[in-house]
Amino acid sequence: MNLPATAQKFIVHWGEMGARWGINRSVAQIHALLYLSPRPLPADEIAETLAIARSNVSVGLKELQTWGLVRVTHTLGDRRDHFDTSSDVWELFRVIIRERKRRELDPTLALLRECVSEAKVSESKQLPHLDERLEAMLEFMELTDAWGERAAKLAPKNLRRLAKLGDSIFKLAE
Amino acid sequence: MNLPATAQKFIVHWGEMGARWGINRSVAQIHALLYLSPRPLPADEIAETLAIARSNVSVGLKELQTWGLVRVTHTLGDRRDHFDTSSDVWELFRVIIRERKRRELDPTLALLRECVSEAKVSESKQLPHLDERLEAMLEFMELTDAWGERAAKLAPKNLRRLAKLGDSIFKLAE
DNA sequence: TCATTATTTCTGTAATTTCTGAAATTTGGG
DNA sequence: CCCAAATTTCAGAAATTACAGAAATAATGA
Repeated sequence: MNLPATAQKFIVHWGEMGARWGINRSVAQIHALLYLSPRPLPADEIAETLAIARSNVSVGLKELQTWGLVRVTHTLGDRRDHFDTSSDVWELFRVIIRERKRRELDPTLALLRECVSEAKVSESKQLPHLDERLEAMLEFMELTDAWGERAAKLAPKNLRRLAKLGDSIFKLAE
Repeated sequence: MNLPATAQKFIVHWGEMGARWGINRSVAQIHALLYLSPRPLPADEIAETLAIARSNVSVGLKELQTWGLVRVTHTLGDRRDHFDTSSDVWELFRVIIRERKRRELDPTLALLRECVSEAKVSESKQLPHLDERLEAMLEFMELTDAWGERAAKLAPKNLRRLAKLGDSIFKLAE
């Protein structure tokens, strides 16, 4: 595909942002392209459009599928797999939250719970407040986890509605 | 310093998590150590405790200072710089939000605004919905930005209170 | 079944990032 | 102002990650 300059700019930036958040640049670019595309794209078209090796696209698409961000579709008269992603940013947000929670937050919670129970019994001279600090961190992660859980359950439309309530929500805290 | 096993576990995990979020492993470990420490630590003690080169600690601490996460302090009779970080997780959260907003969200918003105004005028045959998609993304980022802004302004105590309101807030959206 | 096309896996290379130890610079006390 | 301690800078080594192209595998339909 021949990309308009605007789309190129967006895709390149998306790749850079992905890299800053621990997502491989090409993977982020593939996702950005699919997000802009009005139709599912076959892997070779992605490779050609982004000027990366076909094999890389294959790996990137697998990765995006493990995140639940990309689906395979087929069309009559074409043997090739076609790939697409949701065009709803709130849905994408939901999926990413769910997955990062599963991959990172849950293991961190498990570890923190272990650490907290260990720290309670064994006092350390070097780190006298170890248990307090770990407990504070655990509380933070548990609250984050609960928010993630709830956000992941909400329908995209409601998530958007909630986001728009911003001001009134923050007033609750003052 | 001689680290208790529990503290080691936490620091190692923190390093791995940092790496997944685009933070250098040693940098994240330094921060984790300072978080657990009851007192500011001099750089050489950090290097020794984490078994990394002194020069590396220097660079890592500089990086943490640019994030606003670490301060330098001094004590009488010791020429060395001592470093510490907030022991309040909500304060840390606030600082990180503020900084990621500044570094990543703000530039992304600027770019998206550019893209949206370009896309409005120049129609693309390949990507007929380009403008819609970019506008949806812009709206998402603007809302995220507004939440970040508000969260960064809130006092740590209020941030915690708000986090604990979780359930009742999400009910608003249904 | 066979030929063709599509996809994935694998291997080596390139690029990037991280890290160390030495050298240079800065700081503060005497 | 000089010395010693502390810190930073820097260049290269080590490790990791990303990537391309070839080879292998799988799928399709004639």
